[in-house]
Parts: sequence; C-alpha cells; structure tokens
Amino acid sequence: MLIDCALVKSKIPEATVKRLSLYLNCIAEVGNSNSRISSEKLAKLARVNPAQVRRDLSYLGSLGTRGVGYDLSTLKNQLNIALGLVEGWSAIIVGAGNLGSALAQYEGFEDKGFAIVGLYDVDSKKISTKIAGLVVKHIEKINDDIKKYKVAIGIITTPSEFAQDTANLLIAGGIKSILNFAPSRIESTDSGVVIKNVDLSQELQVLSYYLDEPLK
Amino acid sequence: MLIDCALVKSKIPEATVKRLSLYLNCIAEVGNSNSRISSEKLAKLARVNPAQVRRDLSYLGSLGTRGVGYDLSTLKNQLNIALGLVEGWSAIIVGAGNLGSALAQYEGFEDKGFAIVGLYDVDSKKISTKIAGLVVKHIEKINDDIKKYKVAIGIITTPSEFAQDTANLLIAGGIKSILNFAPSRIESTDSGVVIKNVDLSQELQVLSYYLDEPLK
DNA sequence: GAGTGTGAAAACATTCACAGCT
DNA sequence: AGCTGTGAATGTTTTCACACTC
Repeated sequence: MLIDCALVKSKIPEATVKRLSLYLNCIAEVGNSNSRISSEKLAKLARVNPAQVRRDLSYLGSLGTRGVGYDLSTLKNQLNIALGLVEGWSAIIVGAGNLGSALAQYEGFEDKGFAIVGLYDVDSKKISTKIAGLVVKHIEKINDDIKKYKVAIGIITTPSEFAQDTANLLIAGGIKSILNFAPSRIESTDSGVVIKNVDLSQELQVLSYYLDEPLK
Repeated sequence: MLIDCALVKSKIPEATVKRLSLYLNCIAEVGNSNSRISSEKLAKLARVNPAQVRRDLSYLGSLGTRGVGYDLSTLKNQLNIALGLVEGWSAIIVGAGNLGSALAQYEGFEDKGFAIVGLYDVDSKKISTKIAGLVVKHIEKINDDIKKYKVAIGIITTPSEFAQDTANLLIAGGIKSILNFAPSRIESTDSGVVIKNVDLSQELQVLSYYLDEPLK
C-alpha cells in the first residue's frame, strides 16, 4: 500500500483548540529570558493538568524535548500556525457603540494577528469620526470593503434588533465567518458561513450558579 | 434508615450549566403567546439535540408534562432559580473605558437579574461623569461600596497592566467572585474567591482555526 | 534526573431508544 | 398520539502511569 497521508490531517479536538488559544495567551506573558517551558509550568499558568498540556501539544507534533521541555519561541510559532493566526485575517466591526469601540482597540486582537480594517455604523453622528485609528463608515460601504480588503471575519456589535439583518448583509457580501456579540442569537442563512454567538452574560450566569450553590 | 436528602443537592454538570443559561436566552425571545415549548422546539432554538435538552432540564426536576411539553413560564422560573439569578446579585465594574461602559449598559445583564451598582476608574476626567445611569466614582471608594451594597461580583475592564492590582483590591474588599475582561490573565490570592478570565479574542482564534482548515 | 509522548483506564458528555404518563 | 424522563450505548475528554529520550 502506498500513500495514506498528506491530505489526512489529524483533526484537533474542539476542547483542545480552545486551550491552544489559552496556552498562547499564557506564554505571551512569560518573560523571554526563559527560552524553555515545561508542561508542568505551562499547566500551572493555564490552570490545567500537565498531562493535558502534553496531550494537547502532541496534536501539533513532537515539539518538546524529553528531559528538557518545550522551546518557547518554537512553541509560540507552532501554536500560531496551528490556529491559523499567521494568515493575518482581516476583520470588520459593525456597530460603533461602546462595545464596537472597545473591540476595535482591544489589545488582544492585533496581538493575535487579526487586523481590524473597518468599523461601520448607520448613525450619521458617528460616521467619519475616528475610533482607535479607524474612520467610522456607513454600513452601505461594507460590500465594497469586504471585497477590497478580503475580509474573512465580521464582528457584530449592533443592538440586538439589528443583529440578524447585519448578519444577512455580511453573508450577502461574501464573508466567511461571523462573531456576534449582540445579546440575541443569530442564525446563518448559508451553511458555508460559520457563526459564533458570544454571550457576555453567560459567564456571569455560570458564576452565579457557583456563587449560589458552593456545595454542589 | 431515615434521612439522606435535603443537603444532598444533585450536582449539575458544568456543560449543562452553560446550556441552561443558553436556554434561558433562547426562550426569552419566544413570544409569550405560546405558553408551552417542547424539547424539540427548544432544541431547534438552541441548536442542540432534543435529548440533550430533556437530559439537561431533568437535572432541575420533572418540569415537563409527557405528551405536552414544558410550561414556558415555569421553565423560565426554574432556570432562573437553578442558576441563582433570583438572588439579585450586585456587581461592580472597575474600568470606565469603552468596555466597561459597554458592559454597564449591556442589555443582557439587567435582564438576567444582575444589578450593576457601581462603576469605578482612576481617571479624574471620567470621575463624576454619568455612564448608563451610573456616576463614575474613584476606585478608592470601592471598599466602602462593596460592604454597603453587599456586592458579590467584581468585573474588571481595566487595561491589562492594572488587572491584577484591581483583583487584589477587590479581594481585599471582600468580594467573592471576579470576572476579568482584561486580556491578561489574573490569579486569585485567596482560594475562596472564584476568578473567571474571559478572553474576548479566544472565540476569534477558534474561528480562525476553522477558517484555516475547513477540512480538518 | 528530568520531562516528554502516549497506550490504557477512568471520567464525563451526548445520543439513542423506548417505557410510561397525559 | 405526543412528548417527557431516563437506562443503556456510544462518543469524547481527561487523567494516570510509565517507557523512552536527552
């Protein structure tokens, strides 16, 4: 039997993908005087089990050195590659209110290789003002910009009632994935488009459960 | 044998707790002309399996009626009770920038029974201004307010470099749980305090993984 | 000696499938 | 007839424990 490879990339479990992103954040803060890190140290930073770290990283190949640990810069690189953060995805934000403005200047995005290339609204008071280095544009410019900047990701921070319409607009414009921060859930009208609804109050509700019943 | 009950509350799995919060959001949007909902309908709204819905809700007791479904208002009540959203937790926000302002007026919070009772900063330009009905106060007032309003939850939206100091301040003030939206991770200096680090860029990174490798 | 990489075991989560209630 | 509640089956994730490498 000859080949059975190349195209068969080992799928990384969803739970692991989330932690890879976590690991990247954890080591971002590690001083670069240390050029190495062990699974135990990383586990402590990420508050997970060391075996978990090793298992997760093993999906990226044999990055570590037995008896030594993982080389920090190699690890950063490989995590970035695995998560597709080296492609430099472009994203746009629809809704220039507080949440949109906050995300536009969120330190975490640019650091991770996401370029926010546009910020849109319908409010004429906001249009042409500058937020986090971006000029707010009218939403009707969106279609052109998606093509022009090859935008892959749309971030929705409009009021709830406009979230679905905005999503439809983005999908019609050819965007491939949407992150919705509005509190109402939105649906994809096109199965090729990935939609992620982020519920900012969910974490608070989960916290509430554990506050309420510490015995459980 | 006599008792073996009362104190023994059946623990709800973490994955279920998250979905309970999701279900609550889904049914919030259902018109109240319908007084009932079946596991199948709710499953469609939440995009999960109907059996999942039934299993999850069964942790709250036998809420449904066979052959009929779940009574909507009972369901809402029970979800609120299970998640501890009826205690009316008070929360404060530290950091009156865009993110803090966005959260202060986030529709999702008040709806879910969280009262934001304070908004703090150190910037004298912001102090005494009004955001979302709240007067921004200097952070040195925090200790008194935590006691006065019996604040259970602290929300951190400061720049990264001040997040840990802010957390320490909140913990010293007697707060029981912290939600950190700053992009750097913070640690608890007191094991009795629950800390949740929310990484707004994580969802984007996960999205990036799936954009990058749709084959996986 | 120190720390990775990974089979095998254990824990956890989801889904099926159907008995049982209304 | 319709839909819940739940044992049992299946699938996924975490953890253990140790052979193996540097």
